[in-house]
Amino acid sequence: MGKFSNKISETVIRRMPVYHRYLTELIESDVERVSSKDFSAITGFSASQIRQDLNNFGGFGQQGYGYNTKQLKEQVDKILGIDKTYNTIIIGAGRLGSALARYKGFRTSGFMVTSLFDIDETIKNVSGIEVKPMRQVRDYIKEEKVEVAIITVPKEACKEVADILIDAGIKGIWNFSPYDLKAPERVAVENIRLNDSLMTLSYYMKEL
Amino acid sequence: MGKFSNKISETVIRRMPVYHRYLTELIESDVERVSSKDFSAITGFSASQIRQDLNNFGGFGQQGYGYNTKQLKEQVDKILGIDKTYNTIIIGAGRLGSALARYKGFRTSGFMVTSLFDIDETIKNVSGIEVKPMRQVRDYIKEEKVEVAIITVPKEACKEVADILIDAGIKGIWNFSPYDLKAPERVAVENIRLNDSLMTLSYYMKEL
DNA sequence: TAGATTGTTAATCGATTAACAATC
DNA sequence: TAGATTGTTAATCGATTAACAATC
Repeated sequence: MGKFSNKISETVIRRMPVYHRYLTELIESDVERVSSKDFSAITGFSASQIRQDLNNFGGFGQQGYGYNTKQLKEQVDKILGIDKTYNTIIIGAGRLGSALARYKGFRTSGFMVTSLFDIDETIKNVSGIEVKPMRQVRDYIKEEKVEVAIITVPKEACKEVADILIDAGIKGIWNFSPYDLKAPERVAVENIRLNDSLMTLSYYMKEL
Repeated sequence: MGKFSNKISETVIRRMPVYHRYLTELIESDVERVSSKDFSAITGFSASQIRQDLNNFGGFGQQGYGYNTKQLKEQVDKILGIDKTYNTIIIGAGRLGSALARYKGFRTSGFMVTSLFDIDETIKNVSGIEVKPMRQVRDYIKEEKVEVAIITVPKEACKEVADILIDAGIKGIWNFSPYDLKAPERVAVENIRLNDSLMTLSYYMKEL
């Protein structure tokens, strides 16, 4: 973590991917430098906040100049750890699982989906991707050094599946089951709660 | 909004679906009442926070007793507006779009997917669901009184599609394109940023 | 009634914004 | 150099926690 290794708050971390996204756009538009003021207009975060966020990780800017977009993006990539590649598997070969298996966008974040697993051994492949039986997942994780698992099983199965994965040594879980998976110490978990998001949408529609 | 109509902060609103979820579980397990202390242990939010959150909307509890789970869930449903039904369409008949079209879980939040649209008119249906041509979306929204649109088109098309939908009178957008859709005054927008979530996962994996 | 637990106010904590000296 | 803009500290704002009187 370099010289600034005090714990960074989650609110700061969740803004980093946004910085990443807009920096990518700026670079694609051949913009070489950006001031916190300009970046504020783009991202919607205050200039002060942007400077403070970035300074949690180091002094990436230059007085009188601003930030070099390419250099800053490299730093953000490094902070987020997406300069690395993660072997990734998907558990649950249902519709969502197979849709995610086919999605190429995750590769830009370094997540390489190498295999799909399902409890139903009669499913041999979905839209061209081989599906392996769940009973092989443990050995596969160990042999192929799989670090990340995407869970798209029904909520009843989520906990059980997660326990198997964690026991097999998985490091990160991206959970789409509508079940609040608690992260044990040595595993990172991101719960995607689509239903919660819909309910929030519903609330704000009422408020219009 | 009844007697408490001061603006509620988003952090409070985003906890409401969690209350909803755990209340549903309690009711399914035939638990009739729950104190803020017990509910704290279940949800992970502090008892104080739970009481304060709920009191933004009214006094739903009873001193010395706690909260009646069924009654409280009814109130939460009403607050979130999921006691109503929303006519919903999906724009983009790709893998994610069709996976979402088939998912039944959204119906419990009141979102009824009635149709799927795509710019590619050669796609007549995906996994049994009819796909309508995009040029018909405007009339369809008006005639069928569609209130919600789920966007699963490539990010380049997102803004253009959203403009058409908003112009046709849509009230809420659930956006899966990796594009930050800004909500105009009269439309509610939820941006689902899957890539951002993956990057956050990547960060926390590094931190283990 | 006595015990339990809410509703609500006050105290604390953390995050955001404002300000400005340092410096490119 | 003069102007611009960062890095960083101080001030403000908002959210969480603690405390307790009200009351079932």
